Amino acid sequence: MKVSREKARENRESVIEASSRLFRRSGFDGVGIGALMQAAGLTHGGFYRQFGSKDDLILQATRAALGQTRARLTAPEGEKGGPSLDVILRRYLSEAHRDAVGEGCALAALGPDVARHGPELRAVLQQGVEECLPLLEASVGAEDPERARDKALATLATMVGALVLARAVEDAELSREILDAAIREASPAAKPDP
Amino acid sequence: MKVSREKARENRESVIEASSRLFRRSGFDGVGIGALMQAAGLTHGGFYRQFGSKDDLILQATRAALGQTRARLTAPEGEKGGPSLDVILRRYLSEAHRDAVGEGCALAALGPDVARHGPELRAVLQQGVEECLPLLEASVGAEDPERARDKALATLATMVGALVLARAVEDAELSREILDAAIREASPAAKPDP
DNA sequence: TGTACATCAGTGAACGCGCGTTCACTGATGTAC
DNA sequence: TGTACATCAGTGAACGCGCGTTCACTGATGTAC
Repeated sequence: MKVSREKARENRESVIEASSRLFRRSGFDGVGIGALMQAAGLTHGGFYRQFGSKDDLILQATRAALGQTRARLTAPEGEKGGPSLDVILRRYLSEAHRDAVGEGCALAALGPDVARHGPELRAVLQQGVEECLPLLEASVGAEDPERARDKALATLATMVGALVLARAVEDAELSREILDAAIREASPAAKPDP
Repeated sequence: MKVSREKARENRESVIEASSRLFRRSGFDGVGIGALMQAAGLTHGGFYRQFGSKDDLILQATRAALGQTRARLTAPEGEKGGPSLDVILRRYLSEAHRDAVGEGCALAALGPDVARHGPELRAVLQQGVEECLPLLEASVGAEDPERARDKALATLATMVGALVLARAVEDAELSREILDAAIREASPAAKPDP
C-alpha cells in the first residue's frame, strides 16, 4: 500500500540510519538488503523505490555514520567552545566506544571497507575526515596552524588505530592497555618529557 | 590425480600465501574459495582436502600475513640490531606500503574484519601484535620499560591508523599529508617542543 | 467541499548468480610383500 | 628390486542457500475537476 510522502521520507531515513549501524557492525558485505530493510521495519521488496542500488545506500549510510563521528568530537555536554583534547581522547578511546561498534566512529569501523570500494565512497569518507580536522586542530594546542594540522592528523590516526587494535585483540586487558597508552601518549598534559 | 606429499604441502602453503594476499586486498567476505584456489593454480574442489573450512583458512592466512607484518619491523636491509624508529616509520608510512594492500600490514588491512570474527581469530591477531611490540619497544627510546611499552603501543596505533586513513581518503595529497604528519609526530627526532 | 482517478511506496514472489560445501571419480603416489 | 594394490590430493559437477535485483500487484495518497 502507498504511504504518505512524509512517511516515505521517514522510512527512507530509517533505512539509512539502520544501515549505518549495521554496516559498521558487520561490514558492507556482512549484511544484506533483506536485513537492512527488516531493521527499519520494512520488507526487502521496496528497497529499489528508495535507493538506486546497495552501493547507493552504502554511500548515504556512510555519510550518515560520519556525521555521528563528527558530532562525537563536538561539545560533549552542551559546553561552549570545543571540548579539550583530553576530553576528546577519553571519550573516543573509552571501553564504551570500543564496545559500541555500530554506534561508533565510522573511520575505525569501516576504514578498510571504504578503501576497498570506489572513489565516490572514499570521497565521502574524506569529507568526513576534513570536517573532523578543524575540531581537533582547535584542541591540540599548537603554536602555528601548520603544526596544528600536523598534530590533528597524527592524533586522529592514533585514535583510529588504537580503536581498531583494541577491537581486534582478544584479551580484554591488552585491549584496555592499548586505549590507555594512546590516551597517555596523545594527551599533551601527560607528557613529562622530552 | 594424486600428488606427492611434498607437492601437496607446497600447494597448501601456496593457497595460504595467496589467500593472505587476497584477503588483505578484498577482505574475508570479498573473495571466495574458487578465487583463492585459482590464485594458487588449483581448482576449488580440492579445497576441503587441505582445509576444514573457509574460517580455518582465514585463521592460517591471517597468521601468515601477520608474520610478514612482523618481518617489516625487523632489520630492513640486513642491519645488525633493530632498525631505528625513524626507519620503521618511514617504511611503514610510505606510499609504497599504502598502495600495496595485499602485501602490506595485516593489522591495517584486516583489523576491523578480524574484530567482526570469532575469538580464535582475534587471538591470532593479538599474537601478531604482541610479537611486534618488543621490536617497537626497542626503538622508541624510552627511559623505563613501562614507558617503552606505552610508547610502543601508541606508536603502533598511530602507524595503523594513519595507514588506514591514508588508504580510505580519495585525494592523493591529503593521503600523503596523513602519512607525513604521522611520521613527524611519532618520530622523536622531529619534535621541537616541549 | 466532494468525487474520480492517477500515482507510487510498499509487498511478496521470483530471477539468475555465486557462495561455501559435498561427492563420485581419477590416477599417481607410496606401501606391502 | 619388482609387482599389486590401497591411499588420497586433486578434478569437476552438483547441492542448497542467500545474495542483489526485478516485477506484478495492492491500496492509500494526493491531485484534478
